[in-house]
Amino acid sequence: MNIGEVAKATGLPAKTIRYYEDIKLVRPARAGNGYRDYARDDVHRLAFIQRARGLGFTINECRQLLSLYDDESRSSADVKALAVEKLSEIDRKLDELNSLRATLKSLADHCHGDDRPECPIIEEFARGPAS
Amino acid sequence: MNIGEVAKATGLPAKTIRYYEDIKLVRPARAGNGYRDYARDDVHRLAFIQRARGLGFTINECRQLLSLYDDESRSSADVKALAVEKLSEIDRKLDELNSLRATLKSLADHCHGDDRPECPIIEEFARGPAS
DNA sequence: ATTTGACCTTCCTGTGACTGGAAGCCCGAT
DNA sequence: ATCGGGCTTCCAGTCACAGGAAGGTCAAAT
Repeated sequence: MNIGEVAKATGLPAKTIRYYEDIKLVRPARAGNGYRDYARDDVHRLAFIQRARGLGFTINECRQLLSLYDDESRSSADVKALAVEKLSEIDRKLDELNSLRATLKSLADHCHGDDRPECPIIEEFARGPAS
Repeated sequence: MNIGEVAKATGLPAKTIRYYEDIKLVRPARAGNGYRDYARDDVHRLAFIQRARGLGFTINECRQLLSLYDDESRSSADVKALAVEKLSEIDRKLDELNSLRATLKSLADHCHGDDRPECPIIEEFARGPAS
């Protein structure tokens, strides 16, 4: 399978697939003409990575996940631990984003949004946090 | 004011403050000994940037905000537009994170998390999205 | 007067996860 | 034969810094 087909099959850009080879997440064979030649296993691996990345795992976490995946004697506890950690990370981000949203919303709500130069948003930035 | 004091006053690392000078967000004077010498105005600018960054504005958006801030004849509508755009961006991120959280949570909940090698998380990754 | 130690300077490199582009093979069809 | 598309490598850029080396400066303690 050529890289273009793999790109279509996985939804990953070819550039990204080459990058994943660069950092040794995948090791495709080479055809006689120098083209990368992906086996079914490579494609699975790439699809695996794509889904894990989409769930917010970093490349290094994907690497861990893959080694766990490769390891027949892994325990599901290892994998779960990673997922649980990711979950609390996501919760932290959610909190941050929510409070950020609230601040920004109240700022925007109090801004009349016309041609006058007075603007509570700018003033807030200039003045400092809720004093 | 030396960079260290500014760092303390604004909460920004000195490295970051120098970086902001590099990309021309601030232009502090220099003392005779070559040290950066920050005026009150520079410190305000930096604090401004810090708060805007903390609210999720990118450096370039900060630049826009600053030019708006510098511009006596700005309209508050310009600033509000930026804030409103940021808001919907945040909402998009919140949605993404929430659905990501849900997926990961259900995966983790279905994982018994013991020593057995079977693991629904790994299987999900290997199999592909909800089939 | 010297020596510490903290602070400051510049410059270079690295991060994460790609993305874009240039220069140049390769392959199938016309 | 040549054309378009796909493939290759390599280099550079992105964003917003962070880390560290090599060296100048300053205030205080010895």
